[in-house]
Amino acid sequence: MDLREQLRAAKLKVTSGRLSVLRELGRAKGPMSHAEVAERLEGESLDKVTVWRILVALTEVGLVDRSNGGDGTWRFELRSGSLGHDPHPHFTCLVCKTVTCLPHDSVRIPPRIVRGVVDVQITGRCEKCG
Amino acid sequence: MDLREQLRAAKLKVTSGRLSVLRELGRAKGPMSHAEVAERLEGESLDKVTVWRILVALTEVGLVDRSNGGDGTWRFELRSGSLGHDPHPHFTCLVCKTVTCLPHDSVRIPPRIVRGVVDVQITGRCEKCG
DNA sequence: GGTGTGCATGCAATTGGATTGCGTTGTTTC
DNA sequence: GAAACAACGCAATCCAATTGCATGCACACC
Ligand SMILES: [Mn+2]
Ligand SMILES: [Mn+2]
Ligand SMILES: [Zn+2]
Ligand SMILES: [Zn+2]
Repeated sequence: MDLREQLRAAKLKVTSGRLSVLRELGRAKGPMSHAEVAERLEGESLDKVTVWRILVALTEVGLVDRSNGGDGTWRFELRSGSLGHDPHPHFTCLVCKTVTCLPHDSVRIPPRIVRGVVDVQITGRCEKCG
Repeated sequence: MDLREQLRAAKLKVTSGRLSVLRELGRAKGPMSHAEVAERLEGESLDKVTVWRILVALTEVGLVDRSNGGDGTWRFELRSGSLGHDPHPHFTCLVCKTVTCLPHDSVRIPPRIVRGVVDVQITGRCEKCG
């Protein structure tokens, strides 16, 4: 299923802006902040606010995952589909600000304690900044 | 060790503002946002910005833990000492915004993957909001 | 118990990410 | 093609977090 079909399946209109954002997220190896996405799309005469609204809209229909790193900014990444990943934990280094995707089963949470987990976010220092 | 001694041991001057903030955090059952702390201290003619700087100062010397809930605001709670707790994971319900402290060992992270963990933050839906 | 030094505070102003309002543009449906 | 309505551009706003600076207070030293 290509990007246009995914948008149509989500009942979102197919626009050049949405396709650009989806393509950009597809290239990323980890979650991107709104600022990062907007910066890479500077050449496309796409307003920053529009990029934000696109990211929110894609999140609401489930095409994108939004997570909150320890630094207080939202980060977005493609979900499911050919290019995307399924939800998984993230690790943010407080020193170098690097965000790392962790394997889905790298964090174990006893189901008795928490139900309906949406996001797992770990902060600390990476090996380089140890 | 009472609050004054803890401040002195941390090489911070003992002020009425810092004592108030520490006392307020001691009463809390979970991490409090800056806004919550400031609101409860309204009667004490203590400036909001000062409350913020106190929270940051206490965090820097290790008397307080600062964590970032899934909603993008910082939350603070007493660390160690008689009234405080040791660092532990937190669960934030995205619907009712409730923050729950989890037992220290409720989340297991294989040490090979991540070093120097500072904070573990889980977001989702609590049992009530299931 | 006074006094000086430097940290702490109050207040005003600023930052920066997130959010909204509204008129215009563009996509989809018929 | 035209009508209906979602998406967009642009300006403005919100609010937690942050900073600057003049004043006030804690505490070490006398
Ligand atoms: Mn990821
Ligand atoms: Mn806690
Ligand atoms: Zn690092
Ligand atoms: Zn809830």
